[in-house]
Parts: sequence; structure tokens; C-alpha cells
Amino acid sequence: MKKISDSTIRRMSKYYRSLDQLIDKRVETVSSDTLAEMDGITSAQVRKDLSFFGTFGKRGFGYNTKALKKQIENILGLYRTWNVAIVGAGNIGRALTDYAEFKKQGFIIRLIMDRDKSKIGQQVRGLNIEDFNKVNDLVKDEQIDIAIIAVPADAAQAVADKLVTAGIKAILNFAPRSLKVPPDVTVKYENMAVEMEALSYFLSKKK
Amino acid sequence: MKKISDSTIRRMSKYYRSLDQLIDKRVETVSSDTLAEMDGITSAQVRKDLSFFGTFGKRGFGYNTKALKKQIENILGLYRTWNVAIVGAGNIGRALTDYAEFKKQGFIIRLIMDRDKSKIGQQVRGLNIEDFNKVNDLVKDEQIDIAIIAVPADAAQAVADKLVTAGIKAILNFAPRSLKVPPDVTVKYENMAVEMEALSYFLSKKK
DNA sequence: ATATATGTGTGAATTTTTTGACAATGACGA
DNA sequence: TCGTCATTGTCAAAAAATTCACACATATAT
Repeated sequence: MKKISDSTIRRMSKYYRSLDQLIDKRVETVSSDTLAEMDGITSAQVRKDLSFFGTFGKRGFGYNTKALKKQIENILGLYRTWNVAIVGAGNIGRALTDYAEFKKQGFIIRLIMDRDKSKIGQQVRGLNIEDFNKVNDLVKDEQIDIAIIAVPADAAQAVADKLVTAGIKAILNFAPRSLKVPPDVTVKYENMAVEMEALSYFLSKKK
Repeated sequence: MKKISDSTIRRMSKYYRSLDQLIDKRVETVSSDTLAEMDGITSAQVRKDLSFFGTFGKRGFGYNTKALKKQIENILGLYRTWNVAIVGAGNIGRALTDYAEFKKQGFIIRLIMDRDKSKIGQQVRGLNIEDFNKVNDLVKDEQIDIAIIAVPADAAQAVADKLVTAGIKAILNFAPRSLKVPPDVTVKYENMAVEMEALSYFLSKKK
């Protein structure tokens, strides 16, 4: 399988959500044009993206919403559930514990960890905050697939190292710091400060 | 001024944070190579990015960390503070209310709004949850520059419309939906489900 | 059964982004 | 003061991403 670009994957994920929206509204057929319009891109882009994975449409007709959604589900691996662990029981970590969109898409939060003794043992929406020092056993016991890092920037690399040791292959990092991990581990970033600063740039430019 | 690409701006923001880290460690000089290493990119990329805005380094020597930080501060508009409003007092909205990184970078949360009567009037870390119906007055009174949308996907577009009417020109959207706004309004997205699904894709591909 | 309209799939063209390479510059030591 | 070394700034090349444009397949109307 040839390498698919990150931006294509990201857009697939958006198409998926747009299809969901259409299906909710009982729409059965959609054109690349409409899909493009919903996501603020061009129809050629939509068709090109989809063409990397197969041919899902009918010429002169468009795409069947339910069928295409199912196809994308397969492509993105959303036909199954994934076990997720959160590291860091601060505000962000706690908030993510019951983020509806995760649940809906089959990302199940099985575990929340922290190293702060005063937090360990507390309940967060039905989950016990566990001791991050026991990460190896916990990850194994709960069969964690994906870890979310929600600790201060300074601690992020150390946490990542321990997660890697524990066998984690996929990390979503909320800490504003780049992480060094072995090549078989994938890291995605959710960097809110970066987006805010991009807004700041655009606002000050306008003046 | 020629158009600077979004990815350049995003990287500038990362350099800014890396410089901060170096200054904390009393490092006075840094090469494009080191900066690149910290952010997992190439040194050519670092130099190219910086070159869009001016020449800040000394050949054979590198960059002065404090001076470069100050320069980026100017470029990104971080020499001043910005007033921020959050719409949606759910888990995410509340968590953001005291996200340390925002405060540190001069993004000051002045206002949190919701339309849910049962939430209005509650306190969130010193802020009163206000009635989103009064958005026009509130935005004017607090001189809000940037709005963060943290409401369910279905409500996001309606909220955006009202924010635009209230005069907001910069939006950070946490709801998993693309927003339609006039061309003079900038929207940035923080789409956690998209990143999780990218991880899902990489995990299932490996199998 | 045929004509017409619609909208996909895809090579080719274009644009954008990233990387390579090196001359030019400045720091520093002898 | 001069030579050596390090590292920038930038032009050119390469790679990647996006857009164009159109042949072709399919639905629908007559």
C-alpha cells in the first residue's frame, strides 16, 4: 500500500463526520461537490482523496452516504473499539474522560493516571485515578491501544518515554512540546496554544 | 506583505516555545540545527521560515535566544494581551478556563457563556457563567478579541453566526464541524476526534 | 430506445512546500 | 592580523499537494 498523506487522512476523518451528519438528515446520496462544500474544500480534492482507497461513487450519481461512511470506517479502523488511557488528571485530562465525541467513535477511556499522590484514588466519572508509576501493569491489564498525554510540558517527554516502554504505539499529546519517540510509535499533537497564536498573528496583521 | 503559509506560522509558534525552553535553561545562543532538532524538522526549514520575516541570525554563530524570542513575539502579536471568551460551559469549556499555557501567553479568559439556564450564574474559577443570549453586549463590554467555541457540533454554526454578528473576527473551534464565516473572520480548528482517528488509521494499518 | 444531463475517476498541469547546496559572513584562536 | 571553522541566508532543485479538465459511465426523461 502506498503512503497516504496525513492531510488526506485528516480529511477522510472530516468526510466521515459530514456523512454522519447527512445520514442523520436521511440524505441517501451525496456528490463530491456537496461534500466539498460542507468541508470548505474543492470537489476535486474529495474525489482525489477517496480515489487513493478505491472507487466508491457512481458516475453521474454521486456516493451513497451509508455505503461511503462504512467504507471510511474500514479505512480508518473505526469498525472496532480502541482502549484509551489518559495520563494527567488535571483539567484537560478530566474533561477528556467524558468527551462525547470519543465515546461515539469507539474510543473508550479505560484508564486515567497521575503521579500526584493526592489525586490517586480519586474518582473521575466512574474511573479511579491510578498511579502512573504502575503504568506497565496498567497498560497491559487494560490492553491500552492509545495514550493521551495531558501533563505539563516539562513532564511530557518523560511520560512519553514510560509509555513507550509500556508498549504504547500511539500517542495523542496535549502538552505543548515535541516528543521524541522510536519510529514505530506514532504521535499526534493537539496544540491549543499554537492555534491561538495563529489567531493572534492574523489579528495583529490586520491592523 | 506577501502571504505567509499557515504551516510557517504554526512552526513559528513552536520555535517560540522552544526558545522559551532554552532561555529557561540559560542558553544564550542557538543554531537552526538545534532548533530544528527540538521540533523534529530540518534546519533548512527553520532558516527558510525565519527568512520570511527578516534576518535574525549571525553567520557562523546562530541566533541569540532572547532576541529571537522577542522578534517572534512581535511577528505573532504576542507582545500584548488578548481578551478571550469561551462559549460552552461543558467539560472542555471549563477546563480551558484555566489552561495555564493560555494565561502564560497573554490570552486572558474574560468571559464564559452558555445558553443553559441551569448553568448561568454558576461560578467557574472566579468567572460567572453568562447568558449567551447577551453575547452582543458582553463581547462589547469585555472587548473580546477571540472566541473559543466549545459547544456540541450541532450548535456550533449557530454560535459562530452569533459571534460574527457580535463582531468577533477570530474563532477557535473545538466542535467537530466546519464553520462557514465571512472572509474577514479567521477560524482555527482543534479537532481531537480527527487526531484520534488518524491514530486509529495508523494502528490498523500496522496489523 | 435514445438523448440528455450529471458527476465520477484520473492523468496532466500547476502551485506550494520542503530540501539541498553553497557562497558569504562573522567569531575566535594563534 | 590572518586563517580556520561554524552557520546563516538564499537560490535552485526536488517533492508533495492541489487543481484542472475531460473522457466516460450512469441515471432519468421523453
